[in-house]
Amino acid sequence: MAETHSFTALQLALLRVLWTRGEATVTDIWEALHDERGLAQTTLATMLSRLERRGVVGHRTQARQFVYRALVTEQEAQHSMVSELTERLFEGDVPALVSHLLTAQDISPGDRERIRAMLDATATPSEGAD
Amino acid sequence: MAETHSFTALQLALLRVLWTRGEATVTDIWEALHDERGLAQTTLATMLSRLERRGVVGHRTQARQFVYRALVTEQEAQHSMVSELTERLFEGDVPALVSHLLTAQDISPGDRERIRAMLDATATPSEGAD
DNA sequence: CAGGCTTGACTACACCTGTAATACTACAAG
DNA sequence: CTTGTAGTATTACAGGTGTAGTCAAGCCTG
Repeated sequence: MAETHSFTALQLALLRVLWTRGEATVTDIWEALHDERGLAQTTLATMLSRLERRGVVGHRTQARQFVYRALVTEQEAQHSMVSELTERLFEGDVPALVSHLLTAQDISPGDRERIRAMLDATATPSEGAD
Repeated sequence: MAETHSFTALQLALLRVLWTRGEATVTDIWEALHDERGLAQTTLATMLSRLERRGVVGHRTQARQFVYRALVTEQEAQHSMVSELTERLFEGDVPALVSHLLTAQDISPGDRERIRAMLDATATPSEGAD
């Protein structure tokens, strides 16, 4: 499996379209992204080809048009990228990352509560969480 | 300042040495990294120069030798990189990232408890946390 | 004083990304 | 059969990264 699938912002933008739609043509992706990034369709086609060469996306041909789909799931991408970040920036210390998130400005009290709720929800069953 | 300080693995490795030691020469860094990466000193020197050009590190000259130091703190780097990841991969949804971390395989029950403890520690005072 | 050692500077190169123009190909229509 | 059109493939280029060899300059030692 995926020895570190790391993607850039643009790549993730393309992938997100694929993850959302399941499949998409270059034109579909272009339409989905052109107001926020204003790229030429050829640019996206190039990106897609390169992503395909890397095994990240695949395509089938439908009426002479390429219909792309992602070959890595969003979860896989998230997992490997988050792991990589944790490894690189926090030396694998997940709680340190969480700590960072908790003390950062960009988290609201509501978020904090949501996190607490999740913690309860995902508590280890063997713990016999109260 | 710092419109997204994003660093690669190697760059972070160098920075970590600087963060840890405060200051370091090329040789210091090379010694710190050569068993895990086995790079030539010139490679590190090049990296350092480029990082300096980007304003990420600075140096003073001591006995004809460059003594580098980081100009961005580890917290700054963590903050911008984590923010970027959150933005790109989770569309800014911090709890989603935490959720991901909690459901990932690479977190131990102990980590989960540490996170809970932190949550309590950073809880809003008005909450009257126990 | 001269040569060697130390150390940064410069140069090089392959590969990736972002960006896009242009070339090519194949079906559809006349 | 020819041509237009759509859509992919090819090519290009600048900038960054990883990697490192070589050059140059200054100090140390004989």
